[in-house]
Amino acid sequence: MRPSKATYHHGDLRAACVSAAMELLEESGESALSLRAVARRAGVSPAAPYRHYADREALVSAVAALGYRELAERLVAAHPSPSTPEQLTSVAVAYVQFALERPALFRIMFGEPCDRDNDERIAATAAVTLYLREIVGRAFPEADTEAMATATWALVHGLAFLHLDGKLAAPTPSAVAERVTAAIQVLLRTMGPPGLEPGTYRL
Amino acid sequence: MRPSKATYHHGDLRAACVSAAMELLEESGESALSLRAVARRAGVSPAAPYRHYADREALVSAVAALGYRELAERLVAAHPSPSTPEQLTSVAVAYVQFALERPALFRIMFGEPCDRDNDERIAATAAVTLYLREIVGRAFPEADTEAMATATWALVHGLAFLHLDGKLAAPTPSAVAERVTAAIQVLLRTMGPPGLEPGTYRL
DNA sequence: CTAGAATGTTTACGGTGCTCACATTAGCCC
DNA sequence: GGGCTAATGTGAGCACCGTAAACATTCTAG
Repeated sequence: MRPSKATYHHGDLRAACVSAAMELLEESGESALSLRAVARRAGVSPAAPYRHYADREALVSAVAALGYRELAERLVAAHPSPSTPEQLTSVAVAYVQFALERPALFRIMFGEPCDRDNDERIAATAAVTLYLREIVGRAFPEADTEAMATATWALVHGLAFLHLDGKLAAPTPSAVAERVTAAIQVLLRTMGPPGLEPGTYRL
Repeated sequence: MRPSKATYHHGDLRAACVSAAMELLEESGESALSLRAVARRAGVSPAAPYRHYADREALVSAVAALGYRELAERLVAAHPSPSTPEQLTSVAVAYVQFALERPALFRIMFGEPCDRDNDERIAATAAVTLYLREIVGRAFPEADTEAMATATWALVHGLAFLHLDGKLAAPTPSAVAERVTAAIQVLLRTMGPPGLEPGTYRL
């Protein structure tokens, strides 16, 4: 069903809006993400998106929700089912890399006062949380999963943001990966089951 | 010298702008922080602030810089010269509390693509960095200060942001403090006292 | 005292989010 | 099919925003 251009109705403006918004975001940053620009790119009048999104915030939330899903994909791509500290570490590195490769999107997802009532957004972030807790629990069945997942997420999230803001000098992506790896391993070593040697966790 | 209201010249509009901006930020959030609103609150025409700030971004940077100084004050108030892990922990808790008490300011400081060329901002964040490195170095003289400071900052920063975004349920401030304390102590325990696997602390 | 530098005002332009009345169309029931 | 209703897109318009340029006022140095 190819989109017929010349019709009054768009067909799937709802989806087209988040696509256009995502493109604008990646091309020109958050400041370029205006409802009017989205409408222009979707080839539609400035008021049309309001039929599908209550306001700008709602559209941004939809983009953020898509971002959460793409982040999740990226994490499972790093390792489909991590069950060792090393595998968990590679997932952590992927998290930070995602933030650095798509800074505007990442800021939309985490750096903004978010709409707590957006169902799509709630569901998407809950999925990330659960996934994280699951893999941490699998990697360290005997540890306090809740505490460990929280600490791990916070560490990685903080590294991502500090890098994003240029608070941590990190010339190359591999340097970033090294730093994340080292930090995560230190954290994991403590909280993991006793008796494991440092060498065990090397990547 | 009380401000004479009826004069053509304001007296110290530069400072008045950042005061007004800070007030607006705390009262009504980031969205209310417009140059025009700042001008109104300062009792001045919309274009007046441009005599002191190149653009909105410059004013925001000035507010952020003030935020960094206030954060630093808050940290030294938590402990003037921390030299033990416990004292360092109390500083960490203060960091997160600052973020939760002044969310809009904190987001201005860290959650935005920042003007990397703003001298005031650079200096203020450098001060925070140095302070952090100093107290970490004092608390753990034998550890890799650089690595430890980075990991600690990232952990705390991540906890702050995740709480801010409601990604971590935390009903009361004391619950937040507990969580931060637990996470930090786990991290510090590994990297702290000598006698653990040497050479494994490096980031 | 006076000239020029600083500082504040006015006006104006284009962009933005958002609303409302209106136009067009799709889908459903007969 | 034919027509009715709800869904969807349009257009004009409001209030606000950031910013620039020309102008007015005041401070200050010589």
